[in-house]
Amino acid sequence: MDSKKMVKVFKALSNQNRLELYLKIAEKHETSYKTYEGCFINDIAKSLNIGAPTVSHHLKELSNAELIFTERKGKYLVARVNEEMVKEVNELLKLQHGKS
Amino acid sequence: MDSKKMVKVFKALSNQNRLELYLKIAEKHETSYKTYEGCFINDIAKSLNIGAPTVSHHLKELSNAELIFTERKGKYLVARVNEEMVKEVNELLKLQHGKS
DNA sequence: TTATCACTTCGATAGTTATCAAATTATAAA
DNA sequence: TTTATAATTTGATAACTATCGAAGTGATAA
Repeated sequence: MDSKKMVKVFKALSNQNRLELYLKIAEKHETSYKTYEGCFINDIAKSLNIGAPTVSHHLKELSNAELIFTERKGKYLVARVNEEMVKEVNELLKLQHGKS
Repeated sequence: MDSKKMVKVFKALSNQNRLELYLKIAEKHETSYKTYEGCFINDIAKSLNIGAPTVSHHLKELSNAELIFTERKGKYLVARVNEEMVKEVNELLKLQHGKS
C-alpha cells in the first residue's frame, strides 16, 4: 500500500463538486457496465453549478489520482472508473478484525 | 448518504500526516479490539515528524469528521475508530455491479 | 508545592486550491 | 469555409490549511 497515492485519492474526493462529479461518473459507470459505453462528461457537467474550466480542472484531479480514465470520443469526453483503484481504497479502509 | 459528511471524511484523510495518524489509530484499534483499550496518542505522535500542536489539530479534524472518538485518560489521550463511519465510506465507494 | 509531562489554544505565515473570465484548441455541423 | 459546441489552458484572486513557536491548561510525580 502506497499511502502517498492514497492521499492523492482522498484529496481528489475531498471537494464537494469533485466528489459529486466522481459519484455521477461511477453511477453511470454502473448502469452502462455491460456495454462499456462510459460516461459523457458533457451531460454531467450541466448538472453541477460550476463552469467548464472548473469541471476540466476537477477531471484532471480525478484522472491524476487514477480514480478515473478519460478518453475523447469526437467532440465529447468520456470517463470510466478505475475499478482497481477503488478496490485499493476499500482495502485500505476496511477494518480487519471481522476477517477470518 | 450525506455527501457533505463524506467530503469532510475525505478531507480528513487527504493529508499525509493525518492519514498516517488515522491508520496508526486504526491499526492499534485492531490489535486491541478484544480489550477495547483504545490507542494512546502519545505513542503515535512521536513517530510522526510534526509538532504537538499539529498533532492536536489533526486529531480535531479526524474527530470532526467523526472518523474517530477521543477520550482523556488521566494525562493521556486515547482514540478509537468510529467503525460506523468507516463502514459508510466503504459503502459509498463500493461499486455495485458485482452485487446480486 | 513545585516540576514535569501531555495536550490545547492562539496568532502568524507560507503554501495550496477552487473558481472564474478570457482566450485557445478540437471536433462536428451547416 | 464559416459557425457552433465541447473542452482546455492561462492568469488572477479569494479562501483555506498545514505547520510552527509561544503561551496556557490539566494531570501526575517528586
